[in-house]
Amino acid sequence: MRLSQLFFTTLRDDPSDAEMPSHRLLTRAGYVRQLGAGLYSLLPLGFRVTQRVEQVIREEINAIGGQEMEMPVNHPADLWRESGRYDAIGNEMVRFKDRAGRDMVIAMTHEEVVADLLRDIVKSYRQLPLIVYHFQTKFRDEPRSRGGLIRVREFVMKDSYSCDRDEAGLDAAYWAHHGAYTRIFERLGLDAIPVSSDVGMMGGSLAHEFMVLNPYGEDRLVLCEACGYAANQQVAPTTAPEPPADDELPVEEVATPDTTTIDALARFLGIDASRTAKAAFFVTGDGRFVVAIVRGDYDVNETKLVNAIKATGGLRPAQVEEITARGMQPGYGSPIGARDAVVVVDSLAARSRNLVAGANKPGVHLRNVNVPRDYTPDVITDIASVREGDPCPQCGGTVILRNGIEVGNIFKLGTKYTEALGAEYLGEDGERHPIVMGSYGIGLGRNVACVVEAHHDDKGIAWPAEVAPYAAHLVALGGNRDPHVVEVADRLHDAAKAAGDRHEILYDDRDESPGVKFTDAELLGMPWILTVSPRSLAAGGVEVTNRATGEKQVRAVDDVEAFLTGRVPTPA
RNA sequence: CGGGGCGUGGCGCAACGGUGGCGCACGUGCUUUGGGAGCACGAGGCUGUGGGUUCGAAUCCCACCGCCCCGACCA
Repeated sequence: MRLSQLFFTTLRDDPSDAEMPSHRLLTRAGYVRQLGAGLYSLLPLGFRVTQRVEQVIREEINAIGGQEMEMPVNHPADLWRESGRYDAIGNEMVRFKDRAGRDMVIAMTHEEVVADLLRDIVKSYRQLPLIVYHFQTKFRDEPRSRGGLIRVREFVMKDSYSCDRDEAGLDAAYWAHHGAYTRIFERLGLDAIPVSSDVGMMGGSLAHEFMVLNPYGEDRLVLCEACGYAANQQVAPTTAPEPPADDELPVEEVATPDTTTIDALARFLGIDASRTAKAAFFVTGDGRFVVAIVRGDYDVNETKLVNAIKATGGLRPAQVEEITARGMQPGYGSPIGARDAVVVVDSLAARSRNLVAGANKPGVHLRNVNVPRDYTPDVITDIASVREGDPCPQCGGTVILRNGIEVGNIFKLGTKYTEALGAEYLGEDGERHPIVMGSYGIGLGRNVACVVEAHHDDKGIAWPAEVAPYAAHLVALGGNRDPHVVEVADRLHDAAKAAGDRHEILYDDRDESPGVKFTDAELLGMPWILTVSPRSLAAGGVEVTNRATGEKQVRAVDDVEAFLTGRVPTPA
């Protein structure tokens, strides 16, 4: 591809609204352009990278038996009513009516369509197992997109679906995907860590997210360097040391003016935060009022809380009036004297003796509050978030917390969708059984951005060869003084092109100064930069630079051509 | 949806009550050609939209729209 013809432009200055390196560089180098919040155009270079990523995924999913297909973006709403998600999902799903007035949705994912196809097509156990997948546009009207391509509203996702006779089949398909994902991310040059994760609104029994560590990541990960334990903080169990088994002392009021936070309270009383009980107030999507109690040195983990009380529709923070209406006082709250509230107490807080808790009166706390002597929990379970430095739940070592970006996920769905839609098969036993499903996603654009996050320097991008949009970047200098330069450059460009799409190179044939050409080559990030000039020819051929390492050497034109056409693996 | 910030040629910025400028990019010509070259000439803007204050608004006020960041949310 001749650079003089390519639909792109590079920018000298960083776009003012880009913070992440991937966003900055992909925009500056002419790979993407933003259309609106969470909406990006892929320019030809960006599209080629995405196709490379797509091809890696395709090869690995095919290798575990996946069959590629394509399902629609727009669905009849009735299908989503059958699964119950039409009402369960909030306004991140776009709904509209078609010209006939039929309710429609823009798909966020495709479990319903797959289940609908299964009930139509699969009749017998002989037709299972199956893995089907597609690359398809999703639209999710995120309340807030961010980080360039990291969190967008419209994106292409590889979503695959395993369809099995039973739990054992699902287990095999699940771990087959786990292996395929491991190979995919390795080929993309990403250090992705599988972490156990919440199943969220997908439902199901087991889920992993593949995470790459990144300071801009939206997820908090609990990691143990000693044993390799890795989990999303949303689900990582807390394992604090057992609190002392002190005798229960009598409750007493203590005046604590202006201590509406745990910090202020602990400082005022001169005690450690672990000697206090923290109350948080929520309302569930199904209208229940919840008081959550954790020890003062921990935070409430909303995911665990949602799961503990099966809060359909999630949680929102309670308003002040909702709290006081139930006999509690924000800032000085506890379940003592609470009415019409579901009381959920963290197991560690429940085991800790003689905590300081709110008295539900402004400026007053209670010493020596104990569960269940002083109030009755509805649920006692783990609802606290693991902190950095806590013991590892697996080996007892010390965990660290890091931010991560989710580059892929795998879910055991079970029969949630097939039962709802009646997707059954006739078994060997002559009985009808629901088909057992799994669902597995990888977002393309986010992976492209993560590759840049992992492979760049202060000059620009340095693509791994597997995903580079072009195999090399040919810089021709002094062509107007020396026709031999043009002759050699043209020959290399044509030979690479003739060797096939994977071998094609970018050829900077523009009438630009050497500085501009080198700077752009480093910004664009092809794995090899080939310089042809009177000087390089005098030195014996073509200067070959490894973009990632900066190593340079001059190679004979024939050697370079052998590399570009795939006859030898590397130019060096 | 709450909090904060910002909307001025393609990009980055200035002008902060008195007829909108700079750098880069862009076009033409000449010179230049191994690290974002030089000179000359030139093109490009209802200052996001609407209202208000004022003799006069890019500038002050109000509303709306858009974008970014933090939080809420996140299959």
